[in-house]
Amino acid sequence: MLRTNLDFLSFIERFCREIESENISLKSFKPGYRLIEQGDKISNIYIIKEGISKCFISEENGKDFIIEFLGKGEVVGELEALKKIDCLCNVAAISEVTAYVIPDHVFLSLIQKSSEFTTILLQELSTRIIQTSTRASFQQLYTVEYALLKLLQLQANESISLSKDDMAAYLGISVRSFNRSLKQLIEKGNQDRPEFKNMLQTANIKKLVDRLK
Amino acid sequence: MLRTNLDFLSFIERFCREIESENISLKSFKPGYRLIEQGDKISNIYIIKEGISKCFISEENGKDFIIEFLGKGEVVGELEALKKIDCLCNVAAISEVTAYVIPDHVFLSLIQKSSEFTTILLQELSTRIIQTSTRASFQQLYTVEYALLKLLQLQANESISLSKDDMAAYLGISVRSFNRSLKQLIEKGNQDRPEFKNMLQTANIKKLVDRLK
DNA sequence: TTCTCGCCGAGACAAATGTCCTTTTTTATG
DNA sequence: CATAAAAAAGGACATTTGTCTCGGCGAGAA
Repeated sequence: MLRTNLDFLSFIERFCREIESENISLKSFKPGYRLIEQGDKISNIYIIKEGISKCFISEENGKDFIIEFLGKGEVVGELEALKKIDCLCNVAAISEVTAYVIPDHVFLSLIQKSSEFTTILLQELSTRIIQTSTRASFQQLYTVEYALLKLLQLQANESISLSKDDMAAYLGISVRSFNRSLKQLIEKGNQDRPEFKNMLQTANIKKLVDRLK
Repeated sequence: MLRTNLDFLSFIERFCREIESENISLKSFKPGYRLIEQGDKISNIYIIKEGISKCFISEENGKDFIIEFLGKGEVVGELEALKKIDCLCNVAAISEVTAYVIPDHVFLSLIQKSSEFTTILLQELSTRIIQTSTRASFQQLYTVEYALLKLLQLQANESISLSKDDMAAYLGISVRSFNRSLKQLIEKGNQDRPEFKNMLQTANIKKLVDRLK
């Protein structure tokens, strides 16, 4: 859910040290700032060095769907560079974010020149397909309650905690539904539903739930 | 929705002609046959030469979710080869399917040796991410009715017609809901809802709807 | 022709979800 | 500390969706 790719990051950091010029820069963004706006044309790709951002689609009916949360080493804008298309998602910083800004021609030439880089990129794209497909299936076919439980576990594992709005947008539901499901989950945890109780007893998840009240 | 990739197909056909040996074979599969079973280990990738198949995840609660329909030039098993993992989807032939069967080591060495091939593969993976993400967002945030309408349009464009079961599995809903939504759509088409009427008047879509009664 | 089996569609009901609006809580400010 | 303003939570209702079930219809066998 919070994707990271340390291979990518270390490759790029090495590359930057070697080839100083090449107009690669490191920029910082305040929480909430939109690195990328859906529909824009861009000519850079970004690789996150620090912080967490969210990648989300805004539909015409006014609703947002969060595709993924991006952490260290995740790349953004590469699909647009590869396929020469306008941005299909928004990307916004959640925490303070610093990222390498790389002109797309540098990115594309890296693919040509470095098979190591290409390998890392192929791995990254594969991972995305797997995660996106798996999640789409899970969220379509299971109840919100299960999806929410899974989302809490993921956050506990990654030691992050998202806002309610973001969680609802990730689950593709309204905040109202989110609140309802959360309440039900807590009730079931206090009763003796084994599936729920065990998971909700975990210290990390308890903390998360407490914060949400 | 029905993905195809003619670049991929023509590359592979050329490659087969050049390097006869290499134990690449061409196999045929009857409708319904499962080329790939979720959870299996495989050591081949498949490239579809003819016919249509469906790629779907079977969840533990017994429900299926169709990730995509695959036509000419689509590749299957490449994620498993790239990431050395067990199969994450089932793939089943819908019509009679013929496909090139390529040992994964041949596939992997092609990536090393041919930058043309790698480019095609990068394009393919990018397309998948885009389509999967876009669809997940759309299906989560719009009503089933809209998703169904879109699905009918897609089928009309591609000149294919799917079974009700498959359409429901693609939309991630029960057949009961599918029937209900279809009925409502038809009613709205007969009344004067401009958004629906116009689309449902298209000859191709009419045919599809008629077939579904 | 008639009977049976199996499939498909739809009714009835329960559960889940969204929307709208009121109530409660939090935050900011004098 | 008091009060107003803003944000979050939750109730009520309508709509959507899933499950279970029954009844109709057609294909095939006697």
